[in-house]
Amino acid sequence: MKVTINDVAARAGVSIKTVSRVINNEPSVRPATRKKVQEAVEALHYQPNLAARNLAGSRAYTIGLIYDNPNAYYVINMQNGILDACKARGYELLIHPSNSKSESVHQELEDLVLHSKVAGLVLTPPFSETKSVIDTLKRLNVDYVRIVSKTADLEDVEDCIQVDDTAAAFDLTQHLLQLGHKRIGFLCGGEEHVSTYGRREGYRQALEQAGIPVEEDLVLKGEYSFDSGVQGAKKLLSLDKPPTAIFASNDEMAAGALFAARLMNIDIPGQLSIVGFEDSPFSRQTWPKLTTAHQPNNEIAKCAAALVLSKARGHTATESGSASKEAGIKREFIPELVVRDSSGPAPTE
Amino acid sequence: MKVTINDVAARAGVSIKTVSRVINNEPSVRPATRKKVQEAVEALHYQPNLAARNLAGSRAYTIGLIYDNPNAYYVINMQNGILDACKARGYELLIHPSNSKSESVHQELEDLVLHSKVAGLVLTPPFSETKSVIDTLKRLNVDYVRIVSKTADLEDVEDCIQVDDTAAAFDLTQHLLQLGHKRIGFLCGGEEHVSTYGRREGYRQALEQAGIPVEEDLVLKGEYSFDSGVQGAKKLLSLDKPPTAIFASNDEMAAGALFAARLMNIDIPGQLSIVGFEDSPFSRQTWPKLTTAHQPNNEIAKCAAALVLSKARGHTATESGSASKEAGIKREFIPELVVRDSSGPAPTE
DNA sequence: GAAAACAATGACAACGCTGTCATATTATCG
DNA sequence: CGATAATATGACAGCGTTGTCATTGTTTTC
Repeated sequence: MKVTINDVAARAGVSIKTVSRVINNEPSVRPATRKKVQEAVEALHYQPNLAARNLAGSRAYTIGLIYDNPNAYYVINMQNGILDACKARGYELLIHPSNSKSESVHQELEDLVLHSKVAGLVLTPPFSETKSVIDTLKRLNVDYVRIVSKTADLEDVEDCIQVDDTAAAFDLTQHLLQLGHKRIGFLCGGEEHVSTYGRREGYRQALEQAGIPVEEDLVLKGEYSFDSGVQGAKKLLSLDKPPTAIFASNDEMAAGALFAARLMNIDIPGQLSIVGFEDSPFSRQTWPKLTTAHQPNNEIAKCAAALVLSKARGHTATESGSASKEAGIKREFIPELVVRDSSGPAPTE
Repeated sequence: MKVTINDVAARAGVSIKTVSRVINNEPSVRPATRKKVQEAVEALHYQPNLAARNLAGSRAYTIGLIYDNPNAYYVINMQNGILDACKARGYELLIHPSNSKSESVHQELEDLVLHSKVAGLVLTPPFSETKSVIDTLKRLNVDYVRIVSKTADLEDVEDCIQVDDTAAAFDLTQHLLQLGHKRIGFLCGGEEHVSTYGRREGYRQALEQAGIPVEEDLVLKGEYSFDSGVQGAKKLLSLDKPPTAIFASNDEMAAGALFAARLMNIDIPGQLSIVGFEDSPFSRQTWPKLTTAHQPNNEIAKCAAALVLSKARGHTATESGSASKEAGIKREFIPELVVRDSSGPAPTE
């Protein structure tokens, strides 16, 4: 029922150490021997026991995902992406939702790393952008990859998968400008997210390029939630001179803005255009469907996981396939404009 | 840095076996000794190493969650609920998304159980309701708890957490009837889900009680997705004599129905009432907000996990706190009617 | 108060693998 | 062809726990 390395060794007529070499892709095994072992593995459906590997080896076979994100779609996409990368390499995923506002994160991280040996961690915003968290991780000497918003003053770029929020926000804003909008409201995300600033910056740059000054009244603080979108839009639309378009910093906020517009009997996109950011599934489930920027979270997560693993493996240079395993791992993503039905020509006054 | 059972033993002046006894709550340790050990554990921040426990012990310290559900909110809630239960008891969660339509599930399950020792599995629909999957699990002799839709002919009730879809659907339908609706369309979920039948049955019973015959034209096949909701609603609303209310089998379908109604310029709830099922976050993010039945997935998952763990522990009767650990674990849930804005009085003809 | 019963503790061998190091085999070279 | 250098393989000791079983206290019992 339960087949161990001994069974394989016996069947292949070699020592367990040789079997170990084969399954770990270590050098110094003659092709013929390797083949014998591989056949035995196949025949017996052998799968190395994870607990034993973790215990015995210096490497670990689990990667952890740290997140604090109320957006279920985001989280699921991250998980699936990582899982994809893990499965291909025989690793497992340990998920760890946490609260970025609580001070306990550091203790939790320490426990996680010490208690259940992890090969590495994937961090999502806002953890990935919190210095104290990164410091803790450095102190614990654990590998990690941060999924972060691209900014100029980023340290340790090699630990990061970057998302260029600024460029995407620029495109989105330009799209609105091209539709003839001159007054474009902007709903900011939470201040603990660097993406908030990146997206606003893209908005600013596009306006600047078009020679339109940023009106501070049109830029509202908020957070990445539906309710925040509702509140923000209400406020913008109650202005004496309301904007003809609203850039909501994510899809959830955009859905909220849509909701507020409906409340106020405003036609979308006839009287008001709304754009979101992320292209989460429900940007297709609103009425009308949202114009947004597609952020390939699944793919991003996959790359992050691949990067963590290549780092983790880097240490134990026992690999045969030497050097740069990192080749082919995309390190920067620019969300792409997706035009749907929530944006249209600016109304003629 | 990394503190092991040896460190604790040394500090407490006992053997490692005694420490093991204390941390596992085994009997036969004098209170004074127990206290000494506990103090040492505290002082050193000792946390037993999971890999070692898994390897050495007969029990496992990981619980697996098997799901195949496109609904991100559902999955996240399940995960969080299980994680809650796990954390309290020092277990870990291994998530395993799978494809219920593929034949590979059985092999995957086998690998999962054999490869990474699990204490037990939590199954969600449709796996929890698929006989062949259950058979495989029985054969593998692994503990599991199934989250299922309550039905009369359910075997092995003690393995289940039941959700009474019929009762909730009955309430929802009755709500519509009380608003004066006589022609109520029904959009079915996927046929692989038992809940689909339960919900339809509740709908039927309510109509029957009200003395209204079920019109087969008003009951449409579908699946638990937004698009299916759109299609179904379009069809119903194109009928010669369209219904005045639509019961969508879940919130996503209801959102789809809402979308279709908007497309056809139908006022909700003025001309048409729509109700959903589940009370997922986005039932609050549609316009108008959905009347639905609240299904406490987080709580359900928590109970499922608690049940798995109590089962797993049952085997190793080493526990001090004897017998029925299962006390206090809720085994049946009836989603509760939540009236919001998508349902209103039937239009006068 | 000695025998019997029981409770508390510890020594030591697993668990299934990887790491280290010694050994056996094969290739290389003068 | 013999010596030397690689290369391939295996023996064996951990990794940090738990499980088994033997040993040492501590009660109870008559």
